Amino acid sequence: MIKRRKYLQIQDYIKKRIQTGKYPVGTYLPSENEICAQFSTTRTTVRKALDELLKEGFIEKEHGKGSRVLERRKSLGLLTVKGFSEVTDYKVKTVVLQEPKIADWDDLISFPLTSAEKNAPCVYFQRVRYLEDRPIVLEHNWYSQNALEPLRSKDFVDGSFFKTLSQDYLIEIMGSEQELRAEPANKEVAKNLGMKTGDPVLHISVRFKTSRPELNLYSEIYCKTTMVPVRNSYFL
Amino acid sequence: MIKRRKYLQIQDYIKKRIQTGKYPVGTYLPSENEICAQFSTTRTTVRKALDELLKEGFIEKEHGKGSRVLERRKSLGLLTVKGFSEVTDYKVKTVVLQEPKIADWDDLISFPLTSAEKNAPCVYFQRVRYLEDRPIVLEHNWYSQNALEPLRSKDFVDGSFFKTLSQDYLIEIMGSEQELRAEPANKEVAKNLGMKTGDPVLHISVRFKTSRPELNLYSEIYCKTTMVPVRNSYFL
DNA sequence: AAGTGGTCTAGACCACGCG
DNA sequence: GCGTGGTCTAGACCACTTT
Repeated sequence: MIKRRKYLQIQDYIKKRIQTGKYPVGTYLPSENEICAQFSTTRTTVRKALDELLKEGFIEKEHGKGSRVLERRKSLGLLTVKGFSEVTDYKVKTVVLQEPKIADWDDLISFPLTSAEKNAPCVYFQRVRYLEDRPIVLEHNWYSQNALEPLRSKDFVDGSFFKTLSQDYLIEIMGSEQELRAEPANKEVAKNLGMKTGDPVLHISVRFKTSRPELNLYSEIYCKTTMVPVRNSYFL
Repeated sequence: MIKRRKYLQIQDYIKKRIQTGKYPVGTYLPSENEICAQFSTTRTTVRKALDELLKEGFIEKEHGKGSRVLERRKSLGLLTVKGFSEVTDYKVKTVVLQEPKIADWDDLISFPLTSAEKNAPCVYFQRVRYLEDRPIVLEHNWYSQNALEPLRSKDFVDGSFFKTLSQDYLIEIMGSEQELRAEPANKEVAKNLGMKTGDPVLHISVRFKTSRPELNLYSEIYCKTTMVPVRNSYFL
């Protein structure tokens, strides 16, 4: 049996207060000694809790002044792999232009396919994602039909393909390779994203590897970055 | 004046022994109590040193067993331009347009600065990187002069700023946040990269966090992606 | 049982920021 | 001068792994 660690109690308590605005952004937390008194503990334990919050990006520490609550990052989370938790206040909508259906592999895919993939039909679907009712992202997605049946988009858990894989099929995203380009928008992209042909668009090619070796997901993504940038973070 | 912190001495000592193979990969470090004895200190201090090495990916800890030296540092998923980081025959060249010098913080930087950074002067340097004698990348780089002296670019290990930090200063990159945009090239970018004004260019804003909490590196990078894409991979 | 790392106590002194 | 966070000491007990 693992006894509840005191530093985790403190850490969770403070995190909750930050998330609910009881410690507002930009203000200072109570001093370490005050927290010690509140939880009847010593500074070692309090500092352990604060160090974790520091690592997680909730606070910054200022020597001689205190621990200040930081603003949480908003994110599109496009380039992120499992493990990244995005915090966004934006209104998001997804429109499926093409339901998952069996199709041929497309030359549009930037990554070389394995021989097993080439010799099997693929499942293709296409979506446009909106932020505040404006189209931002056009996605083309492919995966090998050998590895997974065509899913129906209305069965997507929370509208997310990855969540569906994880919860309904126990398949996890294990990693990704990406290629990024700034390109002039072609006619199709411009139409779907409400841009002019030739406007700069961010083109992201991705191969996602999953916990099933035979299942890769290929995406060709076009992103309008004039309103919001695409964000991406990695931390040890 | 800052006295040399004992946990940093221990941390650097062990890191050097790992880097030089004196603590071989896969073996266990001396136990915490042994290190305590060796440095005449207490476990709190030793554990602080080991926790840093853990965060930096040099070791893993196994409860009840010991601290084991890891094979290689975990992947960071940093964005790299195809060709610059690969072992290929591409001819790479870096031209320093502006040697590291003390300057003011620039509004160009996309990320909010910490209060400590705002109140200190910064070091700025600018480079253009070439592939096969064609300019591909224009880089603006900043870091707080409080955290690190201005380095001379001719002292860079293999022409790499990060390698220099690791080998000469034992500072490791701990993570990054990035913002990506496809933009029309402005006059300055177009001139430096041999493009036309208005051509799409990939604009990458990065904040690198290092193992020294007071040292962040800020880069604003403009990348011509018509010849080669920018690549990025991440694996668990 | 012995050794390891994980958590915690109860102090101490130092460096920094501010009035 | 005082309160803040940063470092450090000298212990203690616990949970986990191995012998």
